[in-house]
Amino acid sequence: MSSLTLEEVAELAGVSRSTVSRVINGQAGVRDDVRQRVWQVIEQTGYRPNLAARALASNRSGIVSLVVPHAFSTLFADPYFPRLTQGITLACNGNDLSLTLFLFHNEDEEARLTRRIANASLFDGVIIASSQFEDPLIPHLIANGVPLVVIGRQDRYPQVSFVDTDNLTGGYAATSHLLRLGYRRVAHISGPQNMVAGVDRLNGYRKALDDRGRPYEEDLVVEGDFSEAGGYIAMQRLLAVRPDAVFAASDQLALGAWRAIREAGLQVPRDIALVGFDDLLPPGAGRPRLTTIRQPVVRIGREAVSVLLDVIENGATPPRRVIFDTELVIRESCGANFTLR
Amino acid sequence: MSSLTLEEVAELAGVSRSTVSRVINGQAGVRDDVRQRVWQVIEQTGYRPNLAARALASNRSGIVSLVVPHAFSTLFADPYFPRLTQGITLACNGNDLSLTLFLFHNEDEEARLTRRIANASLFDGVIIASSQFEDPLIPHLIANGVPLVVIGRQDRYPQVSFVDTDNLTGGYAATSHLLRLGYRRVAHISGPQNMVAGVDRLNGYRKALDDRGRPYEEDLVVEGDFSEAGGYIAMQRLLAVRPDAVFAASDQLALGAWRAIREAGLQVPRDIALVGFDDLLPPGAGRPRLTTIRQPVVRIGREAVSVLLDVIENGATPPRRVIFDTELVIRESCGANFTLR
DNA sequence: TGGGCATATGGGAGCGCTCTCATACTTTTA
DNA sequence: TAAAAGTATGAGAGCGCTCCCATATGCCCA
Repeated sequence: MSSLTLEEVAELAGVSRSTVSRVINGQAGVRDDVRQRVWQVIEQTGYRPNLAARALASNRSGIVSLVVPHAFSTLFADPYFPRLTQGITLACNGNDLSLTLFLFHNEDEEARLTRRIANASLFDGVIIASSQFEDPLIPHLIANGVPLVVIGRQDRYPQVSFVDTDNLTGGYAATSHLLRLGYRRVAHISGPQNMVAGVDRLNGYRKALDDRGRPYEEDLVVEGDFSEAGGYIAMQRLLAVRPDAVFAASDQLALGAWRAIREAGLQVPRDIALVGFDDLLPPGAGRPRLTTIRQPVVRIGREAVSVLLDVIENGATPPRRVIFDTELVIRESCGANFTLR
Repeated sequence: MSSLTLEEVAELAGVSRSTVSRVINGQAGVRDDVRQRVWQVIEQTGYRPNLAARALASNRSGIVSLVVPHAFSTLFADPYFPRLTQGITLACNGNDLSLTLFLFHNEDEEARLTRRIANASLFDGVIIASSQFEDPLIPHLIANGVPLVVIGRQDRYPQVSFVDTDNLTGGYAATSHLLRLGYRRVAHISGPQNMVAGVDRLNGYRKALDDRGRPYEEDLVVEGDFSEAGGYIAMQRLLAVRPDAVFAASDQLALGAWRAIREAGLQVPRDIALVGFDDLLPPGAGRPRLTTIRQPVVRIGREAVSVLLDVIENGATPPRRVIFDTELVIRESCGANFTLR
């Protein structure tokens, strides 16, 4: 409770404050016997340094923050954010970092808290968990010189470091797979077009069509919002144009699409083949199982922390860019393996 | 970047450090014109107080932490934690608090980080998001006098404040509902019996049987772990004893049970009626829709923060106890409304 | 008009740490 | 053995804020 100070520990160990400080921070230049004596006192007394004082004196708090821009709805329907958070906390725990979480529930809140976050005095760095094209927080952080990593490619601010999935190649792989299986009318339920992930996956879809000399038909593409509900609505619209296959830009979208398909009295993959994106569904989440594009969400989280650490220690220039490969996971919903079931 | 200090703002406004401090902290005793002049300088310069310095001087950081004990698996399969986190961040945002998140991925990590968390120097208080009977962190925090709120009733440490759902009454309501509908062999897939929520819901089940003079049959109760996979396994075992209704201690358990039922070629509710607990499933998560016991997860999170704030400001004694009511949400999976569908 | 009181403002100390620099002590080398 | 070089330790200043107390100012009423 009434915690000890460095000074008191020093007195108990018969040395000076400076020496204790050196011992605690593992610095060289302390005789071994002294070092041991000091550690002994620290153990015995249960001394813990005051982090606020340390942060003030050293200008380093050991706290990084994770910002989820008004992702209210997305966060809770989708396993993506929890999974990402898992990766991030994993890396933080391993680096003696604490993680503060900012979750915005609406734009007002976001605006109000932006100032607090940009006020870096208590955070060594910030991870922004999203890839909207115009995140209002980014320029603030840049202006304040706050070390920053964004999850998701950033074209708008080229000086920003980011970690991302190769969404374009992923979208390409999903679509190609369906085309290769012989489907003629491959539709796409896209992600929101104000996010890079949404745009890139759509571009992958277009490129796959293009490379096979297939036309891009606007009717076959409907924008969703990455949620189950969004997929349901999008699929209802798509049903009118009778696709024989659908590439949904997230597993949740695929789940919603699936529901719409089922309600229309059709079956996956017999009537309509389905491919998702993320591979974040629990194994028991439906039969036939969903063919999807796997992205390494936990690794992305971990990498974001390690990039942030690098930026904190070595400065923001040049920006670091890390892009992870995706992987096509073939199950039954695309029709390829359906007989195996 | 090279941020201003109070002193510099004071000089610009032609007043003293103390006055600026008073203005920023909204304290009385500053003339209106002075107050305005100071605010003006603050706005113009974009001054933001250094939080580390403030924390050091005032012994208050404005940071509370949320600890999720090695909930690795649970967190990501279940919408419960994200939802709870939503409630907590909502309340934090409204109270100018930051939230640091500790997620343990295994027991080693938990042990290692316990010291850091108990070292309260940078946290004004702690919320523990779980209700294991023996959380090792709790005695540490009590010993260090760290303000603490636990989500979930705590019998073991009666001096601890907590926020909880009335799980017993909820379990009672679920079971009674099934009995009232005339089911003869009502089974229970329980939550883990090292958590209060698991135990209380089971006790509610027992009490409901008891009140109707029905015997408690051990065969009809299988312990799960709140996860979909756990529900699946538990249901496979239950299938052998042929229940005509199942009360699952969480929606995820119910989902898993449902999968097992389906795979056995049986139908809900025709062959087996099903009731869950939480009401955290997205509306589109299956047909017929799941009858369940609703608990106000977001409100629980918000209340936890407000209780914590109370503990921080007014001390830990007497312990605060808040228990929220549950609500039976009748849909189709219990068979009651099935014709309506 | 001046004493007394309330109110407004400023100055100093101190929160517990880090970091630089000076000093004491030890070892090496001519 | 003395000087030079290297190593271990301590003292002091300062990080930017809050909080207490002293002082200055304004106001009321006798």
